[in-house]
Amino acid sequence: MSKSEQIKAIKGMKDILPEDSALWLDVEALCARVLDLHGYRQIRTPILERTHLFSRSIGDETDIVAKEMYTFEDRDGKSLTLRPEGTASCVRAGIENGLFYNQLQRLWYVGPMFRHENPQKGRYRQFSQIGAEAYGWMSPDIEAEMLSMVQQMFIELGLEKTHLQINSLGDQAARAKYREALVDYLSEHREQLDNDSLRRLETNPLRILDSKNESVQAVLVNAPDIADYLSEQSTADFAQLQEYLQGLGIEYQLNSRLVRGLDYYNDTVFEWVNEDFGAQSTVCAGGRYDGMVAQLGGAATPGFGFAMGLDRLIQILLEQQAPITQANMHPDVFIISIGTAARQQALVMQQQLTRAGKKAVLHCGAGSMKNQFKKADKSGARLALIVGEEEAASKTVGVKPLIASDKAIEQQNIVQNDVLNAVTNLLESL
RNA sequence: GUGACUGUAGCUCAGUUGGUAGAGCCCCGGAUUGUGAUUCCGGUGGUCGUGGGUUCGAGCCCCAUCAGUCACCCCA
Repeated sequence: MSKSEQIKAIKGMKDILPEDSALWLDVEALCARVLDLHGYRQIRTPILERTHLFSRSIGDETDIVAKEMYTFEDRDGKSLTLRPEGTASCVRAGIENGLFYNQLQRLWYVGPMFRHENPQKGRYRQFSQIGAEAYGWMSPDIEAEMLSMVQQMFIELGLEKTHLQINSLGDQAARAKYREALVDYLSEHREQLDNDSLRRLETNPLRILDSKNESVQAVLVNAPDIADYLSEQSTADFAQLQEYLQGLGIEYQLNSRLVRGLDYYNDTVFEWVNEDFGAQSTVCAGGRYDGMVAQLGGAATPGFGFAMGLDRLIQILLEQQAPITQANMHPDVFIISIGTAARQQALVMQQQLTRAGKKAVLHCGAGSMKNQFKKADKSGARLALIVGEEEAASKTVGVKPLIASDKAIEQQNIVQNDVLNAVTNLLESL
């Protein structure tokens, strides 16, 4: 087959190969454990949803909905969309299954999300998020709890240099008033705005606040501050959150320019940002969305949640050589055998060892003794088990340490019935 | 959607003013007929991203296209 016919992965979608997948499993397991420790339970929702779910919750005007969704018609003419984020599905599933009816819910999810963007570092068209959502709490205690939980993940992942930024957007009325004030102010300084900001002045003025353009940033220095527009309740809740965070010893930065790109947020929003990670440095973000459940047809229920970008997270872990990336993937033993009689005995020993929880790799197929030893070495196994024709005849097995530091111990021959004990003892003593 | 840079062996890369493709690693075999990481010797493996064009002749020059990387935008 010529290269032009070769089928390749879709742009922006990548394979996670064995050398990295072990780390993915470890990271997911670590996060799942921390979530479980805080009483969060997993929810699994379909990857496909009705398009309407996202346009209503995320907002028609957002870039995600307006130009980044994978949307297509099903065979029966319904418009379906590959989910671009996880929150809308959680809310839909919660309403549909009565999870919010007089109930408090702590939920989490993990899985692939899809956005048709141009790929770059830390940004792919299919990417993975792990996230949590809490339903039914108006109070800032749930917010502090969740931020503490996220911090625990970062600590256990060994991810230094990841810092929390928080802001409050206020309720709808406050945001509308602030939006008006901001538009008024920026309209007087149009000549200093770049084209992107001028466009957003019409569509989504709050997003101008996090523009990277220097001239725009200069104008923003004297722009109205959202903190001055918050209601008494919002101000008090935000102050309470900060008090909780201080009591928890969680460092944070107030950032009044912090806005989120999805329309559904109100009051508390936050981002965890990694210092040394290029342009896409936000590794975890979220906030409060008290209107969404009602918006999607449920009884009014407050919500608070976060999403963490696993592709980014894992890339950062690898770049910063966090301890979790050094996890030992090597087998305990590698089993070498020559001839079918020996191979049969090797299969039986592998069965015994693996059923006792030892990681045992068996050489399959043809291969000389030399060839099999090379593979044993390359596998990184602690021990080699050798069953040649002589051992097969006498029902014995050679046990040989492979790692340089274990070389003091010579190869020994034992009866095959003792293999589990011998391997267990050797692995402990080496 | 926009811009810059880059596409040569499974991987990392050389390739001279345009003259028919190389190294290291990996893999396989041998030196050592049942004992690995070193050493030595040998071997497999390429439509030079793809499609056009210029030329007697293109990995190299031109155009287009696809992909990768990074940045804008967007966002986790």
